[in-house]
Amino acid sequence: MSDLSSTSALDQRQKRLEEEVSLEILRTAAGLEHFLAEGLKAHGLTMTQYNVLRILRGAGSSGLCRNDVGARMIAPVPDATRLIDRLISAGYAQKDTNPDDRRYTTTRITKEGLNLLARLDEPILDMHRSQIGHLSSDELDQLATLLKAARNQP
Amino acid sequence: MSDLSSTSALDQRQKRLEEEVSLEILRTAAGLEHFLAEGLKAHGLTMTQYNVLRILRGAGSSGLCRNDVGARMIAPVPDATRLIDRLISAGYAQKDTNPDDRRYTTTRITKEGLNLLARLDEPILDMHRSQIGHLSSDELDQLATLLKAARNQP
DNA sequence: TGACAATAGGTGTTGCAACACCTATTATAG
DNA sequence: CTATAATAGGTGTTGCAACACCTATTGTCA
Repeated sequence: MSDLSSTSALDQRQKRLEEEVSLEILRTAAGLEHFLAEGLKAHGLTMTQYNVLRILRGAGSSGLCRNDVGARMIAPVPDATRLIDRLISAGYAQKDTNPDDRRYTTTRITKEGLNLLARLDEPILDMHRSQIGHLSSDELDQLATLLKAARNQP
Repeated sequence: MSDLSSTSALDQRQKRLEEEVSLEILRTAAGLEHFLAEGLKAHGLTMTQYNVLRILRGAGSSGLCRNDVGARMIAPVPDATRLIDRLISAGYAQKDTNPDDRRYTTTRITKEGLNLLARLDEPILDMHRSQIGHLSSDELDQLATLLKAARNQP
């Protein structure tokens, strides 16, 4: 029986390393998320809501249809409808049915939403800094590169 | 006004790098989590439940009290009670009140739970491999080191 | 044109997680 | 020994997310 079909000791070691790195990624992200969520809570926003607002701000005045919002999220969100509805209730977004194709509903960020994001920009940067600001520029660069490579599966 | 009180261009650039890395971490973790959750769902487990079972297996026959389980999780879980109760309902764990101090409830993994984990061990390793197995050993080592450094705040 | 596929959005239900609060048991101080 | 603090666990409620399914609108092809 060759090592192609069995699981060699070397391969086992490699697998454990892969698992360890996966767990490191999950742990680090969990810490970040917890910390950021805590900071956003003071402004009545969840991480998901904040990300949607960032996406809407990025989309500008032309807005986005709901599924496009879901597709651009960090984690694809199946239920963009009610997620956005909550932002609308809070006054941070608005929706309009597209008159050319009435299936589409364009969602835009409101002035209030923009104001809120503007107030949050610096605090958010400070939060990131407080979490990973002790890493050097080189380390940050390496980390970004490696993580991009990790997500870029062949 | 000195650069100590204002925000210099260089510092702004550094802050954006920090934010980018944070987002990379969150994105990568979200992808991993989504993929792992998908695989675990076939066995009726959530990521959180799987992690609890791993922790209980690691604790061995002496078991752990509920708050200790919560403390060892990737993300601290405030509601360990009902989380563990679900595992007990599924037959993967059991709880016993400690006779010496009746405030404590020791939770242990059952034979069924161990069997389930044993069945999952290889598939889980394969899942990790399919996600980040294209990275070299060196890259994995660097990633693990950098992530540990990231979480190790001064 | 008229049936039907395709696409975007909405809704009903369920389960889990977070928060706050409550109960039970033990330790401690007077 | 009793009152009180401290600790572990449990519970009630709320909100969000996931899944499946449904509706409305448009495109396509006989």
